[in-house]
Amino acid sequence: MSLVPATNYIYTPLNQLKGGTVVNVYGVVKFFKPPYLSKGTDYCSVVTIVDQTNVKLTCLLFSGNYEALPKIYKNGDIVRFHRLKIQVYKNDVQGINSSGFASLTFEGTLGAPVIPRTSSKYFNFTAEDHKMVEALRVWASAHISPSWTLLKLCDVQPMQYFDLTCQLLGKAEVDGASFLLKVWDGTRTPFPSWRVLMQDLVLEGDLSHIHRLQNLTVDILVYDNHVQVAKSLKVGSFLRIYSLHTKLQSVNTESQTTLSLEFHLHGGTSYGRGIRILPESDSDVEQLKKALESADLTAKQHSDDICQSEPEDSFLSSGSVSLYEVERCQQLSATILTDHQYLEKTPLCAILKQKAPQQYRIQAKLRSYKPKRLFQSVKLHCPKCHSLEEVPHEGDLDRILQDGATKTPDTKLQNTPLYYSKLWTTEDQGGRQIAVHFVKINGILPLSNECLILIEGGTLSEIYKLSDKFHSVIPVISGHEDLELMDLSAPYLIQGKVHHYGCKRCSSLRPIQNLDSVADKTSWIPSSVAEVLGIVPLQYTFVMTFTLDDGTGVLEAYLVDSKKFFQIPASEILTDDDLQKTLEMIMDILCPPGVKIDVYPWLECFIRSYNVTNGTERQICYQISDTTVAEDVI
DNA sequence: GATTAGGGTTTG
Repeated sequence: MSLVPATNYIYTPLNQLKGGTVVNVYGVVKFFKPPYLSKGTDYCSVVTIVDQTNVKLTCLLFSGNYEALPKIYKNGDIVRFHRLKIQVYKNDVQGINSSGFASLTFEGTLGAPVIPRTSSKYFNFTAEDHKMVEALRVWASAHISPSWTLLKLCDVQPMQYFDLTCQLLGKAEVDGASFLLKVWDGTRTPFPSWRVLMQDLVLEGDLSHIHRLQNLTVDILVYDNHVQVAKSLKVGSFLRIYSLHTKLQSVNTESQTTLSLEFHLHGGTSYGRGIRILPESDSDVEQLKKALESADLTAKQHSDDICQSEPEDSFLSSGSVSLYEVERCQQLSATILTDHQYLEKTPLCAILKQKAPQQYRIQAKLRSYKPKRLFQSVKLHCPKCHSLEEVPHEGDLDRILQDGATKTPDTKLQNTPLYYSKLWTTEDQGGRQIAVHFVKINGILPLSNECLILIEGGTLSEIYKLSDKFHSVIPVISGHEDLELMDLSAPYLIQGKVHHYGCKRCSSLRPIQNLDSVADKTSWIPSSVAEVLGIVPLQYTFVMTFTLDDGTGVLEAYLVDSKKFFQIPASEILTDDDLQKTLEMIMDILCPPGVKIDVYPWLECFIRSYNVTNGTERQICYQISDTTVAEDVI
């Protein structure tokens, strides 16, 4: 119950803020730095909020009193700020606490009880506030994607930043710049935690309890500014550690590869790095306690026999681990398998040691890829002889067509039962002759949008104009007895902007008159046209090299894909700006520029290994297949 | 009473 006279607070929507005013606002927390000691005299907390107007506001909150800063525990919490000053910084508005600043914080979960967290003794809280919180919860549930940064230890991957809710079991000062925290959350990491060398270190905490819990505990090193905070923490307390970094350590011995996970809380406060004590009443802490109770029991059940064989010194070596335990890591993946889901995941370090041919399911990040320029990644692939050819550039194509067009159209070959012919003579180009043969359907000329034309002597730009109007265009020349296809350096069929090419090595050309045997003469399916003309069609294919990294090893794999992986037809991408933008967007998601690999998404891929002999050198190559970019990425 | 920081990962 409020003990102050009811004040009618007015809350300003975040899209209506003006510099130089003092306002009251509500918002959903999008980002925050838990309170930390600034370089001045105060604690500082930076909080970015958003409301139903979808406008964000970053607030700088200072106070000499830690407790006076908002009690934000995770993104998605809802805050109410009173007497927030709005000022302009770098052409944008920002909030800063002004005299009399006060805050309330609420859980953001739909349906959770609406209980304000605050250090204020007296505060106004009405039915209207209740409604504001619930409205923001509803809005956030529909408009803000849930954050994936809160992870259990069992779901942690190597090379990752995440927030950990845990209980502090032990602590020890390492040196001035780093401090060790031993924590647990009741689950087991996919790789055993590293063990920070403990000789000469004084550990505060129940050592026998820590030993008993074995691999349920992890070692975290915190650095620089976090050391002071860590020192002050009480063993047994419940913590949330923000933006904790994992790193996989791989040690190769003769018999096996031993992997362990390092946990670092780096110095600084970027990305909200920090530690916060959670109250026992917090719903996440209540859940954690339950997990600890049940985990404690299972750990004790088989700890006695293990404990006796364990060295009793304070240095606990990390145990060896089944490489297949990578499988236990589960996270949303930017690519998914279209087949072979039964396969277990294999770490790259294991694949790199094995002979080919094999097939694997892997989970890795795309460290880099080649080529960077899109047009360089599209090639023509022959499914029969597997040769790869470059797609002719426009300039080359123009020359190829001109070279082929030196023959004068032979009038004897015009106007046959298959086609109706028309001849043009240019006036200003030395009397160059162009013959267009309109292919009939059942002896009748079809509409232009269904009509296949054969063209002799046309330039590339003329062909472009005609292919815009007619269904299909085939460049031809006059042969001895019949019209003939040009050299297969030129496309055998042009439809719209797509040029269809045939394999020079595998095709054996047949007479043009065979076009009469194409069953469907209104859609002129390229494969049908190719078949009757004796052409083995080349497929437009993305050919890229992916450098994959899963923290255990780095592997180069080829991607040879015509449509399945990107779900973009390689045949159309060279002439379609929108498709090019889509592909660039996908690549920027798979391999984001300008950020560290830790925040790259994981890719799940199916890869095959195979042997390649090059002269005397034998090499194992890897190729990605049966994999596609996940729907939410596209 | 001003300052702090002004989100955008360490290199242990």
